[in-house]
Amino acid sequence: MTIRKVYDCAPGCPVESTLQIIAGKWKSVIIYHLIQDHISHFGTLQRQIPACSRRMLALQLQELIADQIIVKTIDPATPLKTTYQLSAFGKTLTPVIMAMATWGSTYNQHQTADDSHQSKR
Amino acid sequence: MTIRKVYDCAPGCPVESTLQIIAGKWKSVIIYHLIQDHISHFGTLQRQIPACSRRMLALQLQELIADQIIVKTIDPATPLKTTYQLSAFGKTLTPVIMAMATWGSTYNQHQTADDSHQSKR
DNA sequence: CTGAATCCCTTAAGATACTG
DNA sequence: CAGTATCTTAAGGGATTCAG
Repeated sequence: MTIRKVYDCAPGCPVESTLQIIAGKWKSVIIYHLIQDHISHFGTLQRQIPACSRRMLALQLQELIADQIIVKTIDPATPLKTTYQLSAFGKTLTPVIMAMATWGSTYNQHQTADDSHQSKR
Repeated sequence: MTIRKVYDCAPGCPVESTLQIIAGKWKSVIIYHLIQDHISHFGTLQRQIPACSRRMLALQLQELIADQIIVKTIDPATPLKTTYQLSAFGKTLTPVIMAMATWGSTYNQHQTADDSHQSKR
């Protein structure tokens, strides 16, 4: 278990504080899916975020759990089944993630609308 | 100039689209400061984000300019003076960044309030 | 199915030195 | 002041294998 690296930033900067929590490569995406599904499983998340490897998904979940954003419940049935859901604290991130989601979807429309001069990507 | 790496994600996910733009290690912080100051300079940003090296700052600015978020203006005086400001498109990110900022500041208060059981960090 | 551990290559990013 | 170039080290992250 590696010690968490830190944005050793200007002490007060609130944006950096938020980044501290959600800056992981897939964290905000994971949170986004948990906001929508309320409860989910490892395999479900993997299917929803195919570009994130199993290893990465596990690591990101670990950190989110350590930060109290996500709660993990183990159902020791066979085959093993676990559930993930946002904690009450994690749910306070909803406005942040949803702001990202709304911006992203209008951005997507904008991109497909006038990709005439947006050759890249 | 390296080609930009891409979140080759599920095609539609809006959060991943947003990350595509603001996921750089310091990008959202830079945008945040530009939202507040409206116009700024290289050295000013460096002083505001001391944990970000000069090289990193330059790289992040490059990408933000390439993504049309930021506009750079060069004033060829001596000594050289450049200005950075958000583009109209960049300003559309304001809700996202400000959501992060507000979450971060309440998080900061929460942290300092009950750091009794939050020994780490 | 849900992970943790190892191996190993790729990328990120600090330090330093140099240009306009 | 505002960057760029190079070099080196540390961290990120995929593939595979093992465990509960």
